[in-house]
Amino acid sequence: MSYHGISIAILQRLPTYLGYLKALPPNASDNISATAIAAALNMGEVQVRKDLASVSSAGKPKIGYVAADLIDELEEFLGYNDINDAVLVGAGRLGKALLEYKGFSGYGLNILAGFDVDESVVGKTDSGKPIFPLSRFENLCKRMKVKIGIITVPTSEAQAVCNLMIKNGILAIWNFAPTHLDVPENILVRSENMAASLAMLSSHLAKQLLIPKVSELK
Amino acid sequence: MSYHGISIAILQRLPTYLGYLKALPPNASDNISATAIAAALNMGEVQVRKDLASVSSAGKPKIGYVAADLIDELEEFLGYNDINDAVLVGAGRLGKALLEYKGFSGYGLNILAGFDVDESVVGKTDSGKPIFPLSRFENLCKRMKVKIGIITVPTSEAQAVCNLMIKNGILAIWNFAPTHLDVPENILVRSENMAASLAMLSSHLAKQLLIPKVSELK
DNA sequence: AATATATCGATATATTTTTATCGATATGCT
DNA sequence: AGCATATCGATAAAAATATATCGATATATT
Repeated sequence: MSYHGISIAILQRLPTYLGYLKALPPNASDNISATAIAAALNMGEVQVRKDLASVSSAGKPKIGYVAADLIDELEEFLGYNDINDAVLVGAGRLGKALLEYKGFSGYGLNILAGFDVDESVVGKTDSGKPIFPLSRFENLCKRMKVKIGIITVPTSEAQAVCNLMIKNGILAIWNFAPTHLDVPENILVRSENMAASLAMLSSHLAKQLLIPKVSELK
Repeated sequence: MSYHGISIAILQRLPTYLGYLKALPPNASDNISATAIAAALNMGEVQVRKDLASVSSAGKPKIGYVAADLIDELEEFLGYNDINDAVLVGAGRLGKALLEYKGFSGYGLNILAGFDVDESVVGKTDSGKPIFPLSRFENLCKRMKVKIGIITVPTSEAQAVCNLMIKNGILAIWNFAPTHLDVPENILVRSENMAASLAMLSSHLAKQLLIPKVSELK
């Protein structure tokens, strides 16, 4: 699968470059080379150059890229300039944390409101984001033509919420429930796979600490 | 990079299989085929079979695998049986949400405590997890021989916290700050890349809604 | 002005990952 | 019993991804 002609792998690395560029000190040079970026991020310089080539047309030998231009191009490409509205279902701890998080606007995401079946959490978050009863989901969703849905409900409810979202015009789903969601072809599901992350950490530890796995004993 | 001989890609898919198997109704057959798993999860059956081959030795033609055995083998392989202690630095909303989350124990993770420089958040979470001042990090970390660190501080503090963790014996870091962390070779950093997820959602939307990108106009 | 050097972009090679194919085998059916 | 079928595991082919190589070019140095 690819997006706008570039591979998922590249798309996932672009935000890293952008973050690095934006963190550069203001007194730094106007220019930045793929070599320098690669060194800072512990990557291959050819890969960085190739990745950047998919968003940028500039880049001069011996000079590198104009940092400011590269930032603009990355932000444009990643869609940080057009803000997308989103709705969130499941106002538990994680749901609330995401509702409150200020950083999303910088990534072009605006969470309009949270929803929950539990009427006791209905109201407003500390910073004023509304939490509505789930019964009002359909109305708000359609009226605001929201296209992005965030799922932060328990696994048992996730598929039902997913179906509800699709029924109301959601096209892209950010899923924090640790389960597979069944969706039609035109719907994108991006699951935040915490279990996979943990598997990696634990696997690394096992290797570092030299705990032999049953499967490796003879 | 690979873990215990299997690729990261496979390692990331294994928890999905496990989740699916555990969600199977108890009255279902004792056996499950790669074909069935693949159909349920929208994947290629050859891939499922190959992935499972890296953790399981069983599997009979026409029958498939013994579901219970497969669950055991996956859990063993993914390290869900030996519980790893972890510490978390940054007891903001996300940090607290993770501290409170009950599900991690099922993945072999036990967060002992949270730490924060802000003394006003020190105390206990609702469910009783302690939050200590950061000054006590070193002592607890070394005494308990903790090997996993979770970073939920703002980007500006992330590298410093990371360095502190490494100094105190942490070997694997789960990073929620949207920034690259510089670490020695033997340390694993797994960054939860929210920006990358958002990039994918936004990219999908742009395609679905047929908003042409500047870069695609002629 | 000539030369050296950093860096780019393009092309080529290598590696990894995914997907397809195929013979072998366990079970059910005729 | 013999045949059909679902499924496995292994091997092969294809596709995707990452890495290496190389000529071209912009600047700095002699």
